[in-house]
Amino acid sequence: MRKKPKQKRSRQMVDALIEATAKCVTELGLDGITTHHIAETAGVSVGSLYQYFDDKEALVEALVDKLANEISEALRRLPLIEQTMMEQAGGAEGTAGLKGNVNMIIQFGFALLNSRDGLYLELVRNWHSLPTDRVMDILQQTFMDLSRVYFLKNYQNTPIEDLHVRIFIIANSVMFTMVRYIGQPRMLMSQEEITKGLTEMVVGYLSGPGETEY
Amino acid sequence: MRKKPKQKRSRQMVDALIEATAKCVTELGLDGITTHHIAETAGVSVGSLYQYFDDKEALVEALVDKLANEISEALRRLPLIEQTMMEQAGGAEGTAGLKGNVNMIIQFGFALLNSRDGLYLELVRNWHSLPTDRVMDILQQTFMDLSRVYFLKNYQNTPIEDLHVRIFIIANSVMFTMVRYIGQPRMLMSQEEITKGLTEMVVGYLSGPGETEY
DNA sequence: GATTAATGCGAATATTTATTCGCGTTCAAT
DNA sequence: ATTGAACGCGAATAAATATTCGCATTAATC
Repeated sequence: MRKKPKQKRSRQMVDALIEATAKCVTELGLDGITTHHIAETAGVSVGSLYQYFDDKEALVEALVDKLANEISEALRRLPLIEQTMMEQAGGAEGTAGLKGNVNMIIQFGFALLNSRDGLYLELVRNWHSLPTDRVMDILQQTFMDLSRVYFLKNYQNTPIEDLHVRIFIIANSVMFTMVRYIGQPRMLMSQEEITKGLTEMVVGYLSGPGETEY
Repeated sequence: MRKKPKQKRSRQMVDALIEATAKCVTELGLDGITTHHIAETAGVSVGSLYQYFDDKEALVEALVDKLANEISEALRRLPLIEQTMMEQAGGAEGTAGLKGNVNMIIQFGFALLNSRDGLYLELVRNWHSLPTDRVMDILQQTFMDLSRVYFLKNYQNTPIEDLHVRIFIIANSVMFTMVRYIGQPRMLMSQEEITKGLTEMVVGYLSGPGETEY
């Protein structure tokens, strides 16, 4: 950021600019935004924009950062349970609680991607030209922690060695399958089917053998 | 295409332009290509370019089309086996052949994404601004046919009802996990680990119960 | 209320880039 | 060889857009 806003009105303007960026991204696509559009939408002039942001990219970065924080918080608010259903329902396999958690996270993901007029959708689509690392780190770290706690509390047959690999695969599989599904116009499958399928795949993969021999 | 090339030299030029497009995409990224760059790389003038292509987009479309055909052919050449190992090795589960096939396809995918200086990688990254449907259809159709034949020959416990959903999920999961892995600079995981993990996940999902009750 | 720093403005600038068009060249058919 | 069609050229055009800078306005400080 070129200069720091010291007065209230400038701080408001910075906020307005970031929100305007969000609006422009949903309306014009990430490639379609222009500094003039953003400034106009925010109700300020282009010149003012450059007083607090080095360039267009910096604006988008600020937006991504803001959204990353929001997602991080929302994830923490998810009522995930840290134990299997075994103890309370006596299921044969200790995966009932796991399945519930996975399902909940996937539905959370769908809700997110469908919210804000497709803002998240557009940003994930363009992940390769954005500072995605931070966001993916947040997601993967969240899932890592959750999985670790989960598998510790319910000591599985074997503690999974390659958990980070599994989390990487799962996080990307789920996220991009959802994005591809939503972005696909022809509705040959329902969102419920996809959710169910993803859940089954993920739970199966996470419950699988810790070390597969080839 | 604005005009059809009727003489040999113009047909050669069209080819050269498409190849030049490929080269520019790898060198400058899909967003970085310009008509001038492409023309220069192809050794022709910008004017000539517009005699056979309506615009820049048409050039990229032609490239994608060409690559789609190449992939389609290469896929057909893959030595996939259409039966389990049961009959010959007497395995407990009839998934040994399946695992081999899945593994082969995933390695094929990695080879593809690593080939041509990342051309495919760049194109998949930008799938949202490309005519991706045709390519994805080819992939999914191939997998559909393969799976159907496979599961028919080795009549599983239940014929899988929601096969198209599973194929959709698997195709996108595998493809984008690979792309994300390759595009990620920090090498915390080996390509073998990813391949192994993806294979395990896919085989597990495909071998799972046909209808999961909730 | 005077002074200074912070803020805000937007026309002007500079650059990039897609696309066109008139003219010269090459090819193919007779 | 002649003629017409196909081809190829690239300077010129037009439009979009990121970024700057000198000046006007507002807030904070004394």
